[in-house]
Amino acid sequence: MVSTETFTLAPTRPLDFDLTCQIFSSGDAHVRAYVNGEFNQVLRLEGGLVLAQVVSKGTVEHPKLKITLKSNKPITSKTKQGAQEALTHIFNLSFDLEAFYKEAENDIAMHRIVQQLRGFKFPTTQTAFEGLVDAIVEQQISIKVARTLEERLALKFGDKLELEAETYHAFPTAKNIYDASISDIRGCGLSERKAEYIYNTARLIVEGKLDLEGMKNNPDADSVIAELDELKGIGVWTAELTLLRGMQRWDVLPADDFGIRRVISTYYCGGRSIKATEAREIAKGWGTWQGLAAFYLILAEVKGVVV
DNA sequence: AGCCAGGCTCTCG
DNA sequence: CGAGAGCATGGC
Repeated sequence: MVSTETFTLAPTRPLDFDLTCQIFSSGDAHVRAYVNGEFNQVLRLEGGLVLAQVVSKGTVEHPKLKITLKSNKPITSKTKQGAQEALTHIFNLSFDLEAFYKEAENDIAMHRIVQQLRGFKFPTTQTAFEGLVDAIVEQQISIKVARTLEERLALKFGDKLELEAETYHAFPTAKNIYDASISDIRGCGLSERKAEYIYNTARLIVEGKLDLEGMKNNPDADSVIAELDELKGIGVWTAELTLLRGMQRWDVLPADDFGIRRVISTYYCGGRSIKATEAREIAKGWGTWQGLAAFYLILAEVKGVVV
């Protein structure tokens, strides 16, 4: 028996939901996907697992999202509220882009780009742990390969939600990983090293020695980065990506990132190869939204935006 | 077919 | 210290 609950969210404007969901467009439908304007993902809430389906019913300037929750248990008002909070977090719905856009007015290239990508919000992972695991998986290999591996982790270790003859998978919790083994992770196609890093991080969390979620509340990004950098397998790049995507810290710029340096150069330095210090210098013009701005550049390149 | 992708650690000189 | 090897997979 499937119980269903439907409601509407009114995000802070502007929001281009379609642009925001681009990165999920080739995702596995049983993990997380954006197909025909509909976003699907299992949420882990206090009341258990719930499938959330999100469709845009508004416009960029008057955004409105229609949410459908499905579960094989009754959906309580508490579950509904939890889903609302989770989706607000994932899509940064209460974040106001206008302050960033105002800052961008001082930067000719960025100003042109934000005008053409108006309403784009880079999605956040539901948990900081997911953000960290993703970042470790993405070390060195291409995004495409990384996505495949991440989906395999979810399919193999994530808790299942059986609905209407389909099986959906939540992203694994630290406990899910801890209950598995390094060789199980290795079996998803990750290197022995990365499997170790992920397993050991999960173990620290389960043992209460690492409070990733708590780090979200630390206003000092640099100290969080330094703390994560201490962990084996996690360098500055991995830490920065974790903050940016897993902790809603859009001020963080992964200046060592090859792709980010390349795209900064494309729009600011005529394509010649630049160093991290140079990238940081250019990024100063983006205020406290340096990481978000970098994602705008990446999307701009994909979309072929010319400045 | 090989090279390389949103790195990191370990080893060696 | 700095440089270099090795790692996993899949797309080009």
